[in-house]
Amino acid sequence: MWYLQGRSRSSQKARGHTKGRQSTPPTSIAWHSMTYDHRAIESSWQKRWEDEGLYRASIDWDRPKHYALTMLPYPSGDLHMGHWYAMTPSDARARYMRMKGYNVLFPMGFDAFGLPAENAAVTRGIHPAHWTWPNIERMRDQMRSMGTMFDWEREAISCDPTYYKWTQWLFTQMFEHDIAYRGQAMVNWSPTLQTVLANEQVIDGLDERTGQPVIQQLMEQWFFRITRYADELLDFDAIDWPDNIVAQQTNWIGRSEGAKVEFPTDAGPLTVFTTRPDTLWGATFMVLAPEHDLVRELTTEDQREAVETYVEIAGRRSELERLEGADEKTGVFTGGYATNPVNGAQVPVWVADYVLVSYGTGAIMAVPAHDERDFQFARTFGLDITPVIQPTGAEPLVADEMDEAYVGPGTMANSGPIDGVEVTDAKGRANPSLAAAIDWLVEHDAGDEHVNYRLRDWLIGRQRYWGSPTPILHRDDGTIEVVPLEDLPVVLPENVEFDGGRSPLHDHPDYSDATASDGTHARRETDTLDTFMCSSWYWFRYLSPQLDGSAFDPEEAAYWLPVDTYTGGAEHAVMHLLYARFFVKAMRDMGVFDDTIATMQEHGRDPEDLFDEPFMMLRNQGQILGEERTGDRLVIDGERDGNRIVASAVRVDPDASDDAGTYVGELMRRTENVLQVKGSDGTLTVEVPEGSPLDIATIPGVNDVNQLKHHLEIQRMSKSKGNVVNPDDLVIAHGADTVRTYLMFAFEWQKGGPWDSHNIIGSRRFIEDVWRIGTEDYRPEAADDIASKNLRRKTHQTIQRVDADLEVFKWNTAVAALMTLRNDLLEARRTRNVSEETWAEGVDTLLRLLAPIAPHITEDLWHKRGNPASIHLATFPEADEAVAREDTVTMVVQINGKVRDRIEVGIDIDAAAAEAAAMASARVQELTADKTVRKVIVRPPNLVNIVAN
RNA sequence: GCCCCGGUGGUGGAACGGCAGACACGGCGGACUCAAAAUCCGCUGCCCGCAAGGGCGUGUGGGUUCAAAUCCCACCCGGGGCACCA
Repeated sequence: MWYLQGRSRSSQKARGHTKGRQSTPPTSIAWHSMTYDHRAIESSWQKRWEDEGLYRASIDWDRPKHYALTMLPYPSGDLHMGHWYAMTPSDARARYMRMKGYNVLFPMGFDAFGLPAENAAVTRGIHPAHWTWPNIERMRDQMRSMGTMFDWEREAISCDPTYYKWTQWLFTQMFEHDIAYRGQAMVNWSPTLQTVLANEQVIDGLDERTGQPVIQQLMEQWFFRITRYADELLDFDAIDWPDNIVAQQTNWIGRSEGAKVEFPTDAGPLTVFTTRPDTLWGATFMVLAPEHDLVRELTTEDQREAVETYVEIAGRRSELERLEGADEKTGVFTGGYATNPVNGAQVPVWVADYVLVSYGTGAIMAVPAHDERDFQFARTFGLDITPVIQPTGAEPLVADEMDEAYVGPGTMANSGPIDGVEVTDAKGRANPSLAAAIDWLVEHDAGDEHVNYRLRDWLIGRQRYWGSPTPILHRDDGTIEVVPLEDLPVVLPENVEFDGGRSPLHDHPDYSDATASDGTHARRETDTLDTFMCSSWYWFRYLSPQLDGSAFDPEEAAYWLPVDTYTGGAEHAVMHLLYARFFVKAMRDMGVFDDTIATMQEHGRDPEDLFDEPFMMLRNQGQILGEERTGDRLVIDGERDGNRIVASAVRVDPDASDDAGTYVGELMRRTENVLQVKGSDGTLTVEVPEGSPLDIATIPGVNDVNQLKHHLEIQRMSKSKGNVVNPDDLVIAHGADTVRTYLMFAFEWQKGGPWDSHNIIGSRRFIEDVWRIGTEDYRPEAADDIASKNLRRKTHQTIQRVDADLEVFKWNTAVAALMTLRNDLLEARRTRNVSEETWAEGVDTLLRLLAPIAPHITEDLWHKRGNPASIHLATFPEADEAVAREDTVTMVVQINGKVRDRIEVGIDIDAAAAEAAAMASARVQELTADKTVRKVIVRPPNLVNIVAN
């Protein structure tokens, strides 16, 4: 048996054993003189919760369910701030839902296949499995210190054969339902390494490791027909997702209506897709992508050399690089011509890399008069420009006088049968000129109405080792068959060597030699599956990760599905989230949920619409960035000319005085050898000529400009930048409760921001104050009813605020509200002017409201205050509207929109009384004495605005 | 280049189109202390003013509105994504 499997099984067994063991609760400490010892409290409660199985989630058809999910992490080695930031608020939300009465499932697992493990193999000689599994162990341990309610019995790990058996099975289903197919795609091919490189491994067209050139090359690969679902993927009605994610996916899919038109050439018909068939009469040339099939055949002898050179150079640039440089138009004439089907004109055919082979048909008709890119191209190469839309009520367009393409509305001109038709800004048939053009094309058999999508089919083949094997056999006769379920999983062989070149699966006869179902010899597919495929169904595996007979248990699925809330980074806006949606739709159509639907119906739950989308609600968190850093203090010697210095010498000296050199200041920015230095005289540009002396005292040897540290505003945390903050150190110093509270308090969750290690002290003080409040043996001294009533009101207002904030993931304002209640309770503790019951209600409320955010200290204090059961089984407090209600409110009186007075009024004041009160104000009388009141806007009870002049 | 998001005090941030700056950090002043730390109390957007009060102020410029951080238009700057990082 394969060791990876053994390892994962044994670790699960070990975890199972801890169940049922008796533990001593952390009590029996004297009430007074207790200091807050986060280490003892947190570790003992984590252990007790696990021993008692507090967070085990099991089916209970009598209770409403809530499936909370946070994005599957990659086991990179150490848990970092970003993991805490993603997971602990999600945990708080899951805990909140639990206290609201839901039966909550909140699982965790690992997306364990991927490139970093192979990089470790190549650069450090560690087998990907030997790198990945210990990482998982370490991260799982670190995650436990967060105090989350993950149900570890549900853990799923994508590189475990018990998991990828079902990834493979899903692939076979896709194959059998004609969703998986073989096609051609461009790849980054390294001729040196004889392998395909990931985009991130290619920098400026060179392999980042070897520095050798990388070329773009077509290769036969596996795809999923996600485009078949394009229209359904554009429908977001059933799900509650952020608008920006919906917009990004919609744009990514890029549905556009138009026509396909054929331009005959000597080498055969050239098909283009255009959203503007109405401008066909203005098409003066055509452009093919360098990789287009017809380039070779259309190229004439005298242009052949130029075209081949251009195609070769273009092949070295990635798609992204081509788009980035799209401002400067490059291209070459093939020498060939095509016939414009609407008017029989002969138009030249060019090759240019602003046309992408992957979009549309890889060829365009160019209408320079009405498309900006075509216009620039035409002007660069002196090609004809023919306006066919004349703007209404403006000077008619004249080709030679145009500075830019005209893309607005108007009237068709110079366009034969559709002359005079109106052009609007509408897209598709809603635009009269488009409708007329399409009708004409269809009638004359010159083209078809067509909907094009920017979305391309999902390329799932990877020429790598560390991924799930593709369960496919290539028979010697050239046909293909899938590996049947009883032979799954196709296990990834362990005994492989890495040389940084092509996947070791290629040269592994034990793996690649196989026998087909008819007994003949076959070659096993050596491409592995995209890791996005592993993460496109993992929430189903969480339902029953140990189950061997199917991908998931229909009983579990019928109760828990679909996922109710999904949280994760917005960087996954398009790819992961679109793939996940596609997967569910495909699984639905392949009948994967049939048993689940039947089970649901048995329990009286309506399955309608529950299997169209994976995640009903989605919320994104931002990113935690590295701390701000000051740049090096530089002493520059050299010739100053205005705001520019050519340096003769540069040295780094943190203590240099302002007059230590020609100019002294902080390095703000650096581009190559040009520095921006901010000093007493503003920011100056300093050029450091090659070879001029540069000295950094802290770095021995010969220094160069690349070693200078510039000012950092914000920057991604990464090991290479040296700005990583280790959560473990913070947990040891302050405790998980403080770290959790700080992460939720310090940032707007959706936005994230730069980490600041100093501000954590505020959250630490808050937690310690909670401890002081929770352990206080309160005795009133001067209890008075008004003080008690005020504290009760604040207590109930806090419930309202925290409840509303947690509902919508607004952690920072929830914590702020709790800090305010803390301040009120400390005030009461100092003055001892509230009744014992009021105090107790305030404290118990504070603890329960804080429990989802800081689960350990609240649990400990809850028990200390005499509650036998866990606070995490308690219900969330409910506010009493009548108690929370304010009696009076400060009404603002404005004159011409500026605040001039404030009046305390009853909360129920009506408009007439509010206006009267405002007009009666001495300030208002004084300031309006010499003016005429024109208008009074009254918004009781908050505001009166008097317009006067 | 294209798509999406953001820009508010010294800092993180708060604010149904209706009191800009809640809450917190930092800073300043004070108390306690032999002293320091911790803790506690007060002040803290900027400018003018002894004060009362006034002016200015949410990246920049314009617009809508009785009223704009919030809505609209243009621009500047920063971040995320762009299909083999996950």
